[in-house]
Amino acid sequence: MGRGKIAIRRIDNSASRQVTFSKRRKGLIKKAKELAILCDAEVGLVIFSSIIERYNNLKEEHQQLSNPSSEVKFWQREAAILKQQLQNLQDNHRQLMGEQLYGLRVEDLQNLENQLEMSLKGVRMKKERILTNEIEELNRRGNLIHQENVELFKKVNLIRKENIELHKKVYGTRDENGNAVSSYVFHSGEGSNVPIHLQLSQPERDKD
Amino acid sequence: MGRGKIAIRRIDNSASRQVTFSKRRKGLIKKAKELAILCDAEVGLVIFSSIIERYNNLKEEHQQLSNPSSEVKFWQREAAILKQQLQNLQDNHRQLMGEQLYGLRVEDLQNLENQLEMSLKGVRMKKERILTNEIEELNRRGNLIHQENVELFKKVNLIRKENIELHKKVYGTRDENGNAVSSYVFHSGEGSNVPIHLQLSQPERDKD
DNA sequence: AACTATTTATAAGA
DNA sequence: TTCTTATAAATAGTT
Repeated sequence: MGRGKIAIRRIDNSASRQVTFSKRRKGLIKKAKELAILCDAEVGLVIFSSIIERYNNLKEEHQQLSNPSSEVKFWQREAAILKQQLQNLQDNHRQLMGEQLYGLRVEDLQNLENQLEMSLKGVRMKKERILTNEIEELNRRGNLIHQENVELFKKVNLIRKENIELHKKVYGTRDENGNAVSSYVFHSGEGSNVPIHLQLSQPERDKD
Repeated sequence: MGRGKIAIRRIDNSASRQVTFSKRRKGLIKKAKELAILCDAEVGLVIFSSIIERYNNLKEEHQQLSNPSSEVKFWQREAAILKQQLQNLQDNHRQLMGEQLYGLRVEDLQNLENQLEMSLKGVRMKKERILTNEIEELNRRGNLIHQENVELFKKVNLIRKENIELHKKVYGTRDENGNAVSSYVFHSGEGSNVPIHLQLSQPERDKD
């Protein structure tokens, strides 16, 4: 519906994607409200435009300027927009959950509660998956460093042993202060090939 | 957009409200999907049609039949529909929260988590408000019964006192077994006009 | 569930 | 961003 027909696929041009987003969001909100009023239904609508998208837009637009204060301004504006969106979402949810549920009983509310808890679990899982990945990456690096350390320890001990043998030949089994000399000074890591595991408590993974 | 223009207000006729609901819901979902694809945005849509509404429709349609098995069938169908809606909602949420959030970082996910927690709080508050109301009603009734009891106790004590006075006149200050007789037997409730308060722990009420 | 006369949404341009 | 307008799409009433 417009001057021409368009195919429903991601609009490549960033600017017109933004324009279309604004127009269609407005339309969608209007239709959602109409449906709610006309049919006495409860309609919740959540629309996110990508933060990254808007940030990239700004960078594209201002890449020649590269003014450091413009970046600050971007984030300030972004924070304000997010705050507003959060407010809208909260209002939305409050309306959906708090005010328009006159007909529902404790039982129905319990269902909603369970549902929201599941969503929350989903978000937490996603978050924990990211954290777990980061931790695994750290583990990988940690293990590499650990392997390096093991090799270094071996070398150090080898040199120590050689020194002790040398010492014995010169002084016997006691050093110059009369103390007993033990041959393995560094034990940590040596002998055990089990990699260290820098892992936080595992996230719950529920089946559903 | 149709044969005639309509005003955006609740459609009185139940049947055409139902038809319009179906048509417009379909349209809204289509537009939401288009927006999501065209503008690479995340769009979540939740549409509830009222359970009560559909139940009343059934009752209106079948009021002459009043077949008890049709009511059973209604609730069975209702359960199936609810199950489906729940599934849709979960899919919706899973898509919104789990799959389409590639670009978001732990920080953004934390925001979503906070948001969902607030929604959850809202639902719980609503639930607890209902429970609180029920408890208050019970309190009201309890207080009435308590008042009745207080009055009854007074009467019983009055009669006791009279009996004791009578007893003294006949036997002195000791009863027939030689025990001391005290004049106020029932103390509970007497004298204190503070109503009893059968209240569960108060729900949290956060400011936001 | 289809049909179609209209209204409404919106793509492109200014 | 906002307005304009030609045109596509949605849908109200009808069959």
